[in-house]
Amino acid sequence: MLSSKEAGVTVKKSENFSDWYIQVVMKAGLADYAPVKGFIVLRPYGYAIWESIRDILDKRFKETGHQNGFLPVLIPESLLSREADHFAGFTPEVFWVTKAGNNDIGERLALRPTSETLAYSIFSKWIASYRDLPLKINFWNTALRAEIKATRPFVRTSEFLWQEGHTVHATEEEAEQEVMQILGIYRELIEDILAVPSVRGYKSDKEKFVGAKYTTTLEGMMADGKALQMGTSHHLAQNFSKPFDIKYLGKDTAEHFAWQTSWGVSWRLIGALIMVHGDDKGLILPPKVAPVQVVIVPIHKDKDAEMVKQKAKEISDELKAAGIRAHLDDRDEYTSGWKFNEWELKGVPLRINLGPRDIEKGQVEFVRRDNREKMLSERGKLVETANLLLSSVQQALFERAKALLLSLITIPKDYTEFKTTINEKGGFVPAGWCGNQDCEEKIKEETGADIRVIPFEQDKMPQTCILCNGEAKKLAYFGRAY
RNA sequence: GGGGUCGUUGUCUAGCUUGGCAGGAUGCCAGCCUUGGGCGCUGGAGGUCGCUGGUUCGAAUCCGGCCGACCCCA
Repeated sequence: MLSSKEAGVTVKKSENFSDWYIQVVMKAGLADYAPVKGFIVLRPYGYAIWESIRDILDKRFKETGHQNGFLPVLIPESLLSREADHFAGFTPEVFWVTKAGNNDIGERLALRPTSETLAYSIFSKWIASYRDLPLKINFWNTALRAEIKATRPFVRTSEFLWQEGHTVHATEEEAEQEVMQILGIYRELIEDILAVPSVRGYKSDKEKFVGAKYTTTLEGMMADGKALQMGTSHHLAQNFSKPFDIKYLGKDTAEHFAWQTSWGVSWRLIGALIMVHGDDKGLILPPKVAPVQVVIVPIHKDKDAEMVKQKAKEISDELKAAGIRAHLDDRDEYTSGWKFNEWELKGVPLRINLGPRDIEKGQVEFVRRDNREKMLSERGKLVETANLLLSSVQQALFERAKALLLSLITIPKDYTEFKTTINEKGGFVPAGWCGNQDCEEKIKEETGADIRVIPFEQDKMPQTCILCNGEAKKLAYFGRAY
């Protein structure tokens, strides 16, 4: 009895967040550890969530004129180091290939930490005229960045699934529009699909993508008060087009260096889903990304078994025909009680408990995962009710996450309060900042918090810098982060 | 960057102090039993004790190195 409960999550989210997170990842069947530090194996259920995310984004990218391509995983050192800042930024976490079999390779080959340098060395060959622009390509692949110390499934791993988009434009205006268009697509994904609210804005120069002119970001807030960067979109200006010689001949018959962007989201988003929405029973998936949206659990005694299963199958078929991702759990080896727990652990947003008395009364019992409330529907209104409840769960999850985010934004009176907030409560702490990197670094040293985002909305800017009391140039959201 | 805890069958663990047949629970498999919140009974299979080197007649146990996981502190 006791240890069958160990199939479920044995710690409370509010009491041991870290352990809770690992248990959800493992027990819900999302991922497992790989033999090498910092690497994980994605299991089918976890990969199905990634596929949901990927399919939604891929569609949007294509609708907005992007095409998919594929790049190799090895990048010669000479290419990776061509843009000096970029190389310096990534070099501590680059894995190097130095041998083929037993023979040394002449030039070290990096396992891609990101593909700017490789992609742009090729782009320069493809672009000759303004007629070749814009070039808008996306890559679905993995990136490798060695995580020496803290690792955490999905959130901090040495290899991660992601997409990286790379675009080339004739003008800076066009490139900047691209940066914002992509940020908009990410916002739709993260808020409307994943139901995770975010604060959008710029990274500080210290935190921006190395090599970018500026980085825009969507920052989320996890239930333990730590921030999570959920997506970034960079304006590269001509910082790469110059070293990589991406030039085009304009209508004016003169040569110009092109303007570029790059952007990406990774499987970190799965980590965000878990940390934001999950509860003591396990995962809770927003209906729009859930691989299974409605699970049907038949409940029967021996004599009713075939009849109940038949009715359950009809319900499942009817939901599927209506475009709902339904799953009929007709396994005989588990009791219905077992199944209730398992599907709750896996975060399926809606469950139908179907037993003889429901069939007799011509009703369907729905159970919402988010608040575990039960609701009876007429059998004839099956699809209608399912759709209604799915959208209600989607909405409720976003509202709950938004309330969480707002509850974790604390405006400090002074630096003392800033420090106690960071230490005791966490969350975002909005504060005035003089724009000086020394202040930013000192705050990081003293509190562990850095500038997560300088929001686009700057209307409530304080007068003075929270640390040095000099004139504030920016309103910045500070926080500790994953 | 600094410190700490831990690794025994798929999972959780006892055994380690004081070296001497690796034990339990759960899961798994077979059969029976049935399912409205982690059913029950009977039988069975499952182990290079993280890896590696050393000490010893003998190592899960003692010592060294390595690998991996988790936690805390700047």
